[in-house]
Amino acid sequence: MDSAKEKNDLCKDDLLLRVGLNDNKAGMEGLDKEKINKIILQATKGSRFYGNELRKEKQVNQRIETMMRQKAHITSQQLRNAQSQVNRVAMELEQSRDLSNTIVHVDMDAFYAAVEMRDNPELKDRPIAVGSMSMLSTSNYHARRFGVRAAMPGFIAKRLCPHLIIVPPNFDKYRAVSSEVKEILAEYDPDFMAVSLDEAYLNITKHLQERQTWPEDKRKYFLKTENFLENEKPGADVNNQEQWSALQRAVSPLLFEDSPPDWQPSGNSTQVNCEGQNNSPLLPNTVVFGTSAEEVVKEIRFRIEQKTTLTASAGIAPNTMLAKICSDKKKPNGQHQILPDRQAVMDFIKDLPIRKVSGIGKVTEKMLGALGIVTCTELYQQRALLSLLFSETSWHYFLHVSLGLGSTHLTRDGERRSMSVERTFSEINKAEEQYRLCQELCTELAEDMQKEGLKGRTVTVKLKNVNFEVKTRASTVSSVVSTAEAIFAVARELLRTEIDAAFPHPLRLRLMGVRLSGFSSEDDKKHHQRSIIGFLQAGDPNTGSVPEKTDKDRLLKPLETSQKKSFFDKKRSERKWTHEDTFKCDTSDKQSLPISHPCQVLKKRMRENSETPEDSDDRQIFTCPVCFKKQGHISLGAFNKHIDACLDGPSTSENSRMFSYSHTSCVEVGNREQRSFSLCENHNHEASRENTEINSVDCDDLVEITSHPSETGLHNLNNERNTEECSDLARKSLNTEHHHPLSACTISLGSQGVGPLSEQQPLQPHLNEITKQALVCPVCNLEQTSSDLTLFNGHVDVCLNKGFIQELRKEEVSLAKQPKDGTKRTGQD
DNA sequence: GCGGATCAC
DNA sequence: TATGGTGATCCGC
Repeated sequence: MDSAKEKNDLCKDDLLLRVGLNDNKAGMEGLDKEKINKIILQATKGSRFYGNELRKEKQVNQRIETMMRQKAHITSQQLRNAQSQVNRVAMELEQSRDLSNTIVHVDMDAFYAAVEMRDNPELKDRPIAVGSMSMLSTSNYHARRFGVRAAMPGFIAKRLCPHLIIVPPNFDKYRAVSSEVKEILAEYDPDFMAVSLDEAYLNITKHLQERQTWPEDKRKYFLKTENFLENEKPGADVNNQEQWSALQRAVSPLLFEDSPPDWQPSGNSTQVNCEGQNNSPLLPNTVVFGTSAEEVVKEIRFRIEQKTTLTASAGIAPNTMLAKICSDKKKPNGQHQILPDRQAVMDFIKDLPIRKVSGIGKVTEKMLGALGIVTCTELYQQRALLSLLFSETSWHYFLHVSLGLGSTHLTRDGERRSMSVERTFSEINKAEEQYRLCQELCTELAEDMQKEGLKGRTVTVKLKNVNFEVKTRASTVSSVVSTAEAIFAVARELLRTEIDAAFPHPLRLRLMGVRLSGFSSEDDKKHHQRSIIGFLQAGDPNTGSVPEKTDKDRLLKPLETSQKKSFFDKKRSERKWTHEDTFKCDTSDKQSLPISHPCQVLKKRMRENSETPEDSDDRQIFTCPVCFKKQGHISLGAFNKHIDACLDGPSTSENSRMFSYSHTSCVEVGNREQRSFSLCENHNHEASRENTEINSVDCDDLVEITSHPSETGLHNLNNERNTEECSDLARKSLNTEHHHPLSACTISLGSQGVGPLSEQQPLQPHLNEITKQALVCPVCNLEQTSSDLTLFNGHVDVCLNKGFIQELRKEEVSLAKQPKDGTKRTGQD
């Protein structure tokens, strides 16, 4: 499917363009924007849904008012202080900019609709949508001319486009096609990250390297024409541009009559050669792709189309955020690249509407809009203001966006954190039926949970009344549950409370849902970790967890902790890390670290422990997170000692040397920092006028930045702000101190110490491969009679809580040691 | 930990 | 007639 954002925005350029094109062409089909909005409004006005939309809108407006009031209180001094603080962060971000990865975002065009059209030629030239009268998942481009989009109810779509054909979804089929596509993607990046059935990110950096040495043969593909050309018949020879174009049209006939694919191996290209003008004359019907990123992506899209008869769009960029936006740019059936060059990135970002960025939705757009921010340039210009009006997480995120920064690595799907079932229905207001429904949902949920071998402690009931108002009620129980009965026992009481509270009125429901979270599966590890560490530290075991990543979060990582002036961070900034790194070692945050990171290594081992027997040696090559030197084949304990020593010792000059080795250009930047560092300073000397313009303010701003961290701004602020804001700010600032990256890492390291243990003695129920083995509790060392892993796991849990830790090997204990800078963690983390 | 909100697909 | 389901995160309590 195309960008979900299109769902909500009827007025996308894309649509306008299409309507325009259409009008120029024939002037008979499609609707203009005004007409579309009118019809939609008419269809929705007066409905309960609409009423709720109005209510929500009011709420957002209130939020905006509050924000504007806050803004009115900000003094210019505060703003200046904020400016220098933010600039400092921006500077660090700029230093850590990493352009060395090539990230690709692949997005199948109108996926579900395209599959349906492919499999049913009758639909080919008609406007169709996949979904139901209540809700559409996607529509083809034909239908989009009429304003028919994903997330629109079918009955409204029908009003927009009376001839619309609504096809019920066939997810099994989409899954099958999706896995065909994924097979191709995996060849370019075995660790590619699927976002959904029709969307994926690839990091093709490595592939590109290897590809440089590939002979042409390895980049050559045969055109499969028979599938597509039964009607057209251009013959076997596609050796000239004209025929190639014809072929292309034939190959991509389904979707986009009005927008020819930009993908055409052009005769001029030295990379792609379909005319046989290269040294080695090509056979007819073959095509050779070049070695550049662009060529790789053309090849990917070519192969997808050959294999599935479906087209994909793609974006190529140095990070995921940009790649995603790129893939939208030439949609459908096109691709766009942002070259790995700072100036290229900034040029791309310059006029980009913030709404295009993944993570900035309708509400954020509106709030920022109220501040006069529509484009990324404006987002950057208002960075100081934003830092005063938004949370640290948010303004950091905004800053990333406005600098064109994003994740340069792909994170594996983390462990699942919740599972839920919900259903919409026509009004149910009888308590009895509501309980029965609740029970059914619990049963379904239990089945799903058991399929994945999960158990959870928190049960959440979700209720939506006929006015579309949503309520959630949660309860956390002391021990994990997974059976229908156990879940229902909790959910029933939550529901009962709501029914009772409404009495004597009935609950008039249109939706009910049940969710289970607080898992014991992957979370088990955490739980165990925390248990162990809790004992060792006699601290709050809950502080071991680290906030999870969102889209926003993922972009934030490099700097997220940089404001926290801990010992570790000083080390860190000395080193000037240049890639996405973080000490979030949350077990569910795999791959958020460079592979050489100890946490990652250990996690990897834990994941693979049942598949790689040769890996069972406790010894491993680790890279110290402080000095960043590789520690060859040592035990975890020894490794930890090394880290301790490193943390205690003075910073070594090696740190900077390593840095300069990996990123010379950043050293330059670092030197500049000594006097003043300007973001507008171009790496190539020919600054474009636009760029100078954008950043002209900043040049001045940044001059005042010194190497001294400026919390002074914060203090000043606190003096001047009203009490509410004061305490808020103070708390934020305190929290940053508490959230000590090293402590987080230490915890996870400690927890990972369980890793090797579990190689022999599984802690995790999902390690099914070893179900048949006798289970020996790693805590009490006693063999357990039951082979049920869940029961076994429960036993381990109990054991841990009994405090049977003396059996833990020294290594694990030492790994779980407290950080040495005396940072304390609080329950507030 | 809870509940509401936001976001993505 | 009629406006989804699932999962995740953030923020303020």
